[in-house]
Amino acid sequence: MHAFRSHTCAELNKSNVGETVRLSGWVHRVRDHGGLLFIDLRDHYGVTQVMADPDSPVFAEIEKVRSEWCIRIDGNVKARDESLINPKIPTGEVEVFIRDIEVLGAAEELPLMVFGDQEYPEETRLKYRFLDLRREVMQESMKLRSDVVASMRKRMWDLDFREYQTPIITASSPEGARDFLVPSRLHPGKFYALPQAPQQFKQLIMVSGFDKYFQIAPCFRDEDPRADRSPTDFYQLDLEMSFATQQDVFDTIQPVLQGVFEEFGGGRKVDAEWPQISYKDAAKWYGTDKPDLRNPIKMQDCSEHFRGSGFAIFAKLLEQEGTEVRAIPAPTGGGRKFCDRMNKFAQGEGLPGMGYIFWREKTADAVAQELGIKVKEAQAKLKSGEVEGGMEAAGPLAKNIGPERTEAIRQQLGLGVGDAAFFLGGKPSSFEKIAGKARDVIGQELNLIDKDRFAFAWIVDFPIYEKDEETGAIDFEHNPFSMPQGGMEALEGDPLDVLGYQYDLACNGYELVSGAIRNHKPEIMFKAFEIAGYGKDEVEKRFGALVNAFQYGAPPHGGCAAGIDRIVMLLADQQNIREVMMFPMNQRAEDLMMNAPSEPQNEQLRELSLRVIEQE
RNA sequence: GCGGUUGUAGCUCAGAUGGUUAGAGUACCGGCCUGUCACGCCGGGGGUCGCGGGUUCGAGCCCCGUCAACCGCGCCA
Repeated sequence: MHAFRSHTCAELNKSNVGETVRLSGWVHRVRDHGGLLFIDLRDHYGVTQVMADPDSPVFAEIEKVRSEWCIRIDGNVKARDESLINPKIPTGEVEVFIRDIEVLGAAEELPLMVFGDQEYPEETRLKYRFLDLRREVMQESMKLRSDVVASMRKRMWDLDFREYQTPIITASSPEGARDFLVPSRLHPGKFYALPQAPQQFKQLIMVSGFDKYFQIAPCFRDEDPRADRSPTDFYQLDLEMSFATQQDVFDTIQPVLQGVFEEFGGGRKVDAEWPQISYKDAAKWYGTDKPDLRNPIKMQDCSEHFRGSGFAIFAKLLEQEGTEVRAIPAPTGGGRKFCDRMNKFAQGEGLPGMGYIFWREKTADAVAQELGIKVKEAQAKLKSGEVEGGMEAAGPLAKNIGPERTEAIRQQLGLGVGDAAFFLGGKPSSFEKIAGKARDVIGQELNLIDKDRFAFAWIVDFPIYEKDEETGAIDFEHNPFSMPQGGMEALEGDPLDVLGYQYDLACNGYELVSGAIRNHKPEIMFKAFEIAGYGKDEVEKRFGALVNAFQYGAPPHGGCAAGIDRIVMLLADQQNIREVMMFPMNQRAEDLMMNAPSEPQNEQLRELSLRVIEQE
C-alpha cells in the first residue's frame, strides 16, 4: 500500500464498503463521545468521516488528536445505516473504522480556525496565510484562479497567440508608476528595475516579427495599495499583435474575456454587447473612466436651467469660465430622508453639498396654500377628486429656481413622481470624481444595480496629454507609447485636443483591461515627447531600445493587458484583491508571514556598494 | 503624507450615562458520554482593555499624544 493514502478524502462511497483503505489529511473536526469518536478527515478534495471505538487497537492514540493535526489512518470502509447518512458530503454514505493511525504533523493551538466561516482580522490571516488558505473559500478561490489562468492560456493559443517569457530583472520602464529597483553588484551604483509591465519587450517582440504574443505576466509597481490593487506585484494577461487596428484588438480580447466570464461566472449574466464610450462621455455621464454600467444612472449637463436662476450659488458659479452644473438623476429616490443622506455623503467626501429636487404627489398642505383654504378642506377636496393633486417638486433647489425651470429639468431628465435628482456645480474636474462615487452610492442604495451581471464597456479616445493644474505643464496622460489619432498632423495643434488610440475596458466599476495601438514611428514619437518636454536625448536615453528598434522596419502594432487578479476577484465575487492572491502583501506593502521587507545584512549591502541613510 | 473606521482572553465579540472582583461564545486543559456530523453535559486555566500621558476619590469608558490594522484621498491602470 502507498505510504500515505490509497484514496483521497473525497473518493470513498458505497462501492468501497469492505475495503481496507489508507487516508491522509487534516483533522477538520473531532466529535468525541467517550466510547465512540468521530473525526472529519479533510484533504484538498473533500471530507471523509473516520471513526473508532474501544475495539480499535489505537483508540487511545486517536483520542489525543486535535483540530488541524495532519494524520494518516488505515481502516475499513463501512456502510452507514440509512438513518446515519450525511447528505452534505459526497462520502456521506460511508465511514472508515480506524485500525491504525500515524500523526504526520501535530498542531499547536490555532490562531484561526479552518473549520467554519468565522471571520478573522486580515493581519492574522496574512500572518498565518498557510492556515487561512486551508479554508474552503480560499481553496475554492485559488482553484478558480488557477482554472481561469489555464482557460485564458488555452483561449489565447486557440487564437494562434504564443506565450513568450520576458525578463524580470530589467531596465526601468516608464509606465508612470514608481519602479522597484534592484541594485547591481557587478555595477556599483547602477540599478536594474522590475518591469511595471512587459510593455517595451512585447513591442520589441512585434518588431522581431512574432506577430501574436501573449504572456501571463507578473507586473511590479511600487504603488500605494487599494482594495483592488496589490501594492507590489500582480498579474496581467498581456497581449500584443502586429498589423492590428484598435477594433482588431477589441475583437480579439472580447471573446477571450467574455468566454472566461461565461465559463466561471457561475451563471451570472455576461453582456455580449460591449459599447464603446469616449473618455469624455464617460467622465460626463458616469464621472469615471471605469463606469459600472449595471447602474442605469446617466448624469447630464443641466447648466442652462441654472444660469441666471434664483439659485445664487449655481448662478454665480456659472459665470466663471469652464464651470457646469451636472445632474445625477435618481429614479425612485424621491424622499427627503434619502436626499439628505446623499447630501451628507457628498459633504463627507469633501464637497460643500449636493443640492436636490424630488417629485411627489401634491400634499394637502400645498393645495391648501395654493387655494387659500384649510388643510382639512384641501384633504377632502383631494380625496373627492374635486381638486387634482398632480405632481409637486420639493427640495430647496426647486423653490429657488421656480416651477418653470424645475419642470424643464424634470423633463430633460425624464423623471416623475417618486424620483429625485442631485446637482453638483463647479469645474467638472473638481466634482466629477465625487459625482461618480455619488452615482455609485445612489445606484446601490436605490437597488438599481443587478448584482448578477457583468457589464462591460470599452472606454476609448483617451487624451494623450494632460495639463498639470498647478504648473500648467503638459505631460502624458497615460504611458507615452500610444499612437495619436491623426498621427503627426494632430500633434501640430493643441496638445490637449490630441486623442490617442488608447483604451480601457471597464467592468462593473473596475478597470479590467488597458491597451493601445502603439506609436511605432520614431518621428512621431520624438514629436510626441517633445510636446511633453522631453528632448531627443532624453527619449533616446530612456526608451533607447524602442526608438532604435523602430528605425529598422517596425510593424504597426497594438495590444492590451487584462488584470488577472481583478478578473478573478470579480468572478469570485470578492471586493478585495487579496482574497484571490495566495500570499499578498498587507496595506503597508509588508509580508507579515515572510517578514518582508527586512533589513539586509551589512555584508549584502557592502557587496552592493550601498549604504542606508537614516530617515529623520 | 492626509482623512475615516477599528483596537477588550489564542480567536469572534459584549461591556448605557465613569463606580465593587472586566463577561459570553469558541478554542485550549481536565472529567463524563457508543451514532455524532457546528455532538452534548460538568469543571478549569487564560486579560498590561494596543501603548504612553492626563482629568478624577475612581478610567475599558472622558481628554491629549502615539502605534497598528483596514477603507479612502493623494499616487497609480
